[in-house]
Amino acid sequence: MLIGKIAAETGVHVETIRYYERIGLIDTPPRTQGGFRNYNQDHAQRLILIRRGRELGFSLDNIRTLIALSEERREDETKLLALRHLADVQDKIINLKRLEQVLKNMTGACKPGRQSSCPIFGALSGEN
Amino acid sequence: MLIGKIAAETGVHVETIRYYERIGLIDTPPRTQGGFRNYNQDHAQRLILIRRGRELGFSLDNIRTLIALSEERREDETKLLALRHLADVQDKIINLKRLEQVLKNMTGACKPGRQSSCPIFGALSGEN
DNA sequence: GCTTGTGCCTGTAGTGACTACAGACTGTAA
DNA sequence: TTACAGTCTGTAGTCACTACAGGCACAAGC
Repeated sequence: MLIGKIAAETGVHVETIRYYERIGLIDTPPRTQGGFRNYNQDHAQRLILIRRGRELGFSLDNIRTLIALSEERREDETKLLALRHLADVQDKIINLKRLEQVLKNMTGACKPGRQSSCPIFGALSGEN
Repeated sequence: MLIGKIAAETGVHVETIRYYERIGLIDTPPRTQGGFRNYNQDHAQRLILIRRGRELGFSLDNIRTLIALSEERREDETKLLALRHLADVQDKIINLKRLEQVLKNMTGACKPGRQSSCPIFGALSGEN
């Protein structure tokens, strides 16, 4: 199948598929007589794996590792990688929540038109 | 003061300060006879503003806008921008929490060594 | 056979917010 | 005078794409 078809089938954009090929994340497929990339179901499976990995927030580098691990069915290392990623995600959540609170306080105290001045300016320019 | 000093004073890296100058986020400072950038306290204030903005997750483009707004003390628009940013942050938190749950389920069910196979492989390769 | 249209090709450059050099110069202290 | 730290410019790399430009392949309709 041609690149447009596999793109539709896997939900990975045409340009992105070519990009994945360029960085060696997927095998170079054979070509048709006219020089078009000719994919099969294995390629589609691989692309779906990559897409799912991305949806789970793994980097392409981690996905590369996950592919290698899954081919050898090395569950312990796979789990470790996933746990590390989970920890990263939890870290991000904590930081964003902290941020959310600061932004809430700032915007909540900013009442344009009133005499009290908006604390956003202060917060940005370095007041305590 | 030279770039190293203002970097230490504001907590913004030397390379980053030069980058901000290049993209027009801060004014080009005067130079010493030897050609070194020569900053004053106003530059430091501006850099601190930018750093705080970054810590609050604003893009440099938004910070550029915030600077303009704060110079004209336009509180309503400033607040609007901050509120939009807050909404973005809250959106990210929701998505990351969803992700966290998926990763927790996956890693929790993966017990290497046991007979049951690790669901991470399945989740990635597209099983339902 | 010819045109039209869609899809594909390669190669390059742009995104955001830096970071990391190389190779040359300035300034200061021993 | 020599060593060393700090600064300069300019360029390229990071991540994961995305967006072209300019040209070729292929099928349908006339």
